[in-house]
Amino acid sequence: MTRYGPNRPRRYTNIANRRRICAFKTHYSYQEVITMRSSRFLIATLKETPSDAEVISHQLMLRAGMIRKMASGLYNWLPMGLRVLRKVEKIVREEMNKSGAMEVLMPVVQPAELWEESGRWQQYGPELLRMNDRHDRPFCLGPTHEEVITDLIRNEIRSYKQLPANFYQIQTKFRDEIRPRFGVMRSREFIMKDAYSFHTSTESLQETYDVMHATYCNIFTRLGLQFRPVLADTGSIGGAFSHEFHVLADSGEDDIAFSNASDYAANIEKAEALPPTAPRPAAQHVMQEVATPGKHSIDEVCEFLQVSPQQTVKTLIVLGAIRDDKTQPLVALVLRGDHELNEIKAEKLTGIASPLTMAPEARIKAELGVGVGSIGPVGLKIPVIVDHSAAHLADFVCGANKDGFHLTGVNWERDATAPLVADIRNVVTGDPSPCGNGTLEIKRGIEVGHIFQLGTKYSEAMKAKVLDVNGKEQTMIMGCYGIGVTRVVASAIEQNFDENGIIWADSIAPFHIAIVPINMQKSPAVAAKCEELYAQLQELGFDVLLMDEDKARLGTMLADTDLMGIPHRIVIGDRGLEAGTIEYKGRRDAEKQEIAAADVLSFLQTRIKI
RNA sequence: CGGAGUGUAGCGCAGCCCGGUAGCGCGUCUGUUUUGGGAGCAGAAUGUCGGGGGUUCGAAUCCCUCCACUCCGACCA
Repeated sequence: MTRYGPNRPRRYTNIANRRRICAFKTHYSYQEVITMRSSRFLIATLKETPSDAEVISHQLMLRAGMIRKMASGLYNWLPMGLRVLRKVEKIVREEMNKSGAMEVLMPVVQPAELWEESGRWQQYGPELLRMNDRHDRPFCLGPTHEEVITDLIRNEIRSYKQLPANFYQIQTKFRDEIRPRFGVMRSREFIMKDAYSFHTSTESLQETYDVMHATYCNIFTRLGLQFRPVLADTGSIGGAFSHEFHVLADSGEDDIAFSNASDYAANIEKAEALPPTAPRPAAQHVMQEVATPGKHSIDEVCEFLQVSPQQTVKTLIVLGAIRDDKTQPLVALVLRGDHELNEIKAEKLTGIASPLTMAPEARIKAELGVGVGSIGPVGLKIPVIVDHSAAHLADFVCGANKDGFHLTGVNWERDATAPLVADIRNVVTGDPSPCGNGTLEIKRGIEVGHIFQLGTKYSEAMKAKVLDVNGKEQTMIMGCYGIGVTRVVASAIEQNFDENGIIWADSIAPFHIAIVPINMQKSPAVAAKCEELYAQLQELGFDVLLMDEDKARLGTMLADTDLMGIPHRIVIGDRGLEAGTIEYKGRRDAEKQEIAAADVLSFLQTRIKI
């Protein structure tokens, strides 16, 4: 029978290894002797890339033996991966504690009642995984914890004197994503640090928000990430401010607009497109109808008429807001041909249905008498909203509202009315920055953090109140602050890898140092030096991986330590020992270097920033 | 949700069209030689060919069905 726990008998399958341990390490604890040896630690590296991994972080996490897939969007974390995950958590925890937040732990499974109270049981779609317990009572797997924390705090905090207060947890969340992908980057189960603050004034909320902003900057800096806080859309919740923290990487799923002359950065959903400042050019041409048989898309029409997309407009038909009589009118949105509609901006306009919905083609045909591809603003009988840059055009091309025909030389006012002009497009590279300085550039980002001011959405719905100075009840004001811990691990890889594998920052590396022996089995001198350094470096507080497998070959060990991203590597062989040197190579270094054996410890101490 | 595709050894794949008792590379295990950048040789283990049903003397292969996974789309004027 197997016993578990610290006294569990250990079977040594590797006799040579056992002999070495006995010979060199008898006075160290079992833990120290065993755990950080490649002969005892699960090094689950793969030479070939599993076929279903698309992005680099996913491929490398599988190949480095960090994670394994269980099911779609569900992953096992192997020892190597978990060491990284725990280090990320540790940094997050330390910085959150430093900020004055208090750690709590809330359940993964949450009662439906709370979600009904906040109204989200109905609102939340199929992303919320719902289930019933044995008494047939409804529950869900928590995708987030606003309801639970609000419930907890309304019962615990009664007085303004206890506020402000900020509570956080590092906990597993579940969101039943439509399409999990990119490994732990977009998985269904993931670990998140979420924090919720409670206040009696918006000033106090703003204070904590600012503290969290600074805390997040500290966290991502310590994690060794290149990141940017960016202004974000506050979503349906509203509220004054919202910042997302993005790690910049080509594989990111969000577009971020940056000013090239200031630190302005905003999610493209949010980035404002400023109206052109110059006056609109004067009309020079008369409006003409031209046949454009079979030409529907902007590209086709431009090619056919030999004009640039900037000189055309496209007309999108969307559903308007539902009117009192329950009907939903059509609304036309007019954009310059080379621009894209920004749905977030459009659905915020009055008279537009939210969420934004494209009109079904059948309705367009029936009500406008024309198919998509030939629609234009001239003579349209439905409300028209024109983007600033489309409104700024003169002598442009558009659909003629007649199948197979377009109009050229069209001008606003003279030929078509533009009663409503608004910002409804995505910004593009080169647009003036909304901050007033410089022009915009667009880069891809991975959202790893989000802070925002919730206000009273949950506290009001769930009656979370305290007594104020005057003894009157006041609804608490809330903020919430999230970091995708598992996603941070993946995004660190997206930003730091080369053709040989991962490159960890010292702060989150699974091991700081790999000791790679050459011919340890045959050379007592090499074995002795490795064991000595292994013990000394551990003593100094480093996490050291000793590559002590019997049959391991040098090439394999070096390839593995590179793949796993261990930032510092020392190679010990007879040749070097005779010369009194030890080979060192930083994972990012182009060349290895020989260090005097006597200086190795101090060299590594100055070199490694834990 | 719509469309496409894939399920064969731990991983990467072939075999399927044209039915006849399942193979390659890597990995794993044993032995041996080797050892300064993913070793050589000799041997070995490992598969309900995604599940179920059908056709057939015989099914990885043909048919039906279910399941899982992956990709693409949800901007078209």
